[in-house]
Amino acid sequence: MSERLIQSVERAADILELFLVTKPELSIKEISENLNLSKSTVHGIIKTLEHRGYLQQNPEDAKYRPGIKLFELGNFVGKHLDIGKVARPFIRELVDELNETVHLVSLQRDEVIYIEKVEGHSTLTIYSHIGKRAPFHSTGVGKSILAYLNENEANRILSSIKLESFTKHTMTNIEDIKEQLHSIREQGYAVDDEEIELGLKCIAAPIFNHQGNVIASISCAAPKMRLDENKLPKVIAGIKKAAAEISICLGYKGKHLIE
Amino acid sequence: MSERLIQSVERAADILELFLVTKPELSIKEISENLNLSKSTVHGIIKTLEHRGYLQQNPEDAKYRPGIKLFELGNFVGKHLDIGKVARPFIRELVDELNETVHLVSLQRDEVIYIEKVEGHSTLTIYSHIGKRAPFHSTGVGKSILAYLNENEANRILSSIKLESFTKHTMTNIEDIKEQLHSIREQGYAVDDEEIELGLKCIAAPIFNHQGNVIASISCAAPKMRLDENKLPKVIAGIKKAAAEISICLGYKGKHLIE
DNA sequence: GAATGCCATTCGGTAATGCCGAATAAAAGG
DNA sequence: CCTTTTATTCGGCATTACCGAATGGCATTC
Repeated sequence: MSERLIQSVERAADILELFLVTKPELSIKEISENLNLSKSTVHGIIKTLEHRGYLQQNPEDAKYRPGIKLFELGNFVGKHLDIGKVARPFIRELVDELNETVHLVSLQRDEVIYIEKVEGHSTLTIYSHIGKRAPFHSTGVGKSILAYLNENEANRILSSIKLESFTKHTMTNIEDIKEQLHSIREQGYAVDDEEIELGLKCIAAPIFNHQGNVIASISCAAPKMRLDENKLPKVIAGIKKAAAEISICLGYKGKHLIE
Repeated sequence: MSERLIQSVERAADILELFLVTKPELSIKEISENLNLSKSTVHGIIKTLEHRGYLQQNPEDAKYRPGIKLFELGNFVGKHLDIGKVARPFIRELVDELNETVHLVSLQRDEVIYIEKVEGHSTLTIYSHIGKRAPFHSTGVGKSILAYLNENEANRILSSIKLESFTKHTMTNIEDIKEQLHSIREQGYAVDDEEIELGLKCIAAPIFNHQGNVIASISCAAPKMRLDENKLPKVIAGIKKAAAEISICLGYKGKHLIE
């Protein structure tokens, strides 16, 4: 593990990512204080990033914000995400069938990222998540992925994350979560029952690649009261079927398929 | 103009942007040859970018591709683009009314970038453009923006770009284009009549900010044959009206408004 | 299965470069 | 108009990132 990383490139990344966790607009002073760097160092990096379109300065208050080049690159990435291309038609079909919002997430470097969201016609517009991280322990997609990782991986991730509590239903005990992963594997789907937002219930199922590794997940998100004994079975069946079909499209030949 | 830019940050940007103009997956050798850098230099920067999620290595062939962190940042930018937030509802409404695809582009640092696209129900899905650059001389949005820039700016841009020919209808003579900009200003909208793609016709109108500067444009894109003497006037009126409404929302108080 | 070629990766020395602290300029606020 | 705040520039030094060469790993060929 040599890892000869380039300091100034890392610092540029630090600056860009600082916007994600603080505010969409920051001054040089704020950045240098947050990152413990001198103003002149930050200034040099920022001017380089600005010159290239990765940041832009607001002429009103001289503050900086992420720039259009990131938009360009981000959309390029989105367009070339294999999982997105494959899953899109299945998701569309599922939304038409269930008339509820369906999310697609992808497992990327120990993080679950929202890749796509298609809204059902009858839903309220939920705050859009695309590009954001989903917590592992409090979402259907997160749990369905955890459940199908190999146990070492899952344990490593579970012990590395903070089990933040979002509602009174969020599971924050690591042993409880591990136990639930068993039943997820038995059922073939995961449930989030108001664990991240009160009133919101999600049903999620894992997606596997050709090597049989879980790499993504889709979920149906709806107001809890709308998932009654009539609709819930349809949602579960629909999500499981779509996830299996997407997996097969990716070359999966394993046994977690719909019977 | 001192411009003390950080070399390694610029090189990192060079690498990321190389994917946009070549292929979605490149080897270290290809990158170092393209950028005239030693393999070890490229390797150092790439490993840093990979470590931060800006690139990811394909285990199959050891090549690299843009990573998920760019997706995250790009979506963050998209969400905070003021023009997008303001224009979205007007665009939705316009699509419902016309049932044709509507694009929103934004002028950013001498480039016209596709920000949003809403498809009409009856259209074929055109290849998606979000995040990409639109040529100034061969699109309705590009010409409508050029027409309302101040003349120095417009001339500077026109003489700096390559007037690439996409179809037999593409205008490649700079004087012809300048002349057309006059009539665009008189009419209040721009037309692209198969100038970038055969069979495709677009009607575009400019969007102004509170200072009266053109900063964006919306267009309706449809198969040429569908824009007949019946529909064309509706499209023109609709695009002009929506562009004016969006401008007003942005604080515009000027005279390019619909009567 | 040895040998060859190709390419990613590592290493070591060195010159350039990016970093910091201080000075300056510019802008905002009172 | 003066004060305060923050962006920007400058100069010198130590660090760092760059390069060329060597190594390692993988696959293809004979």
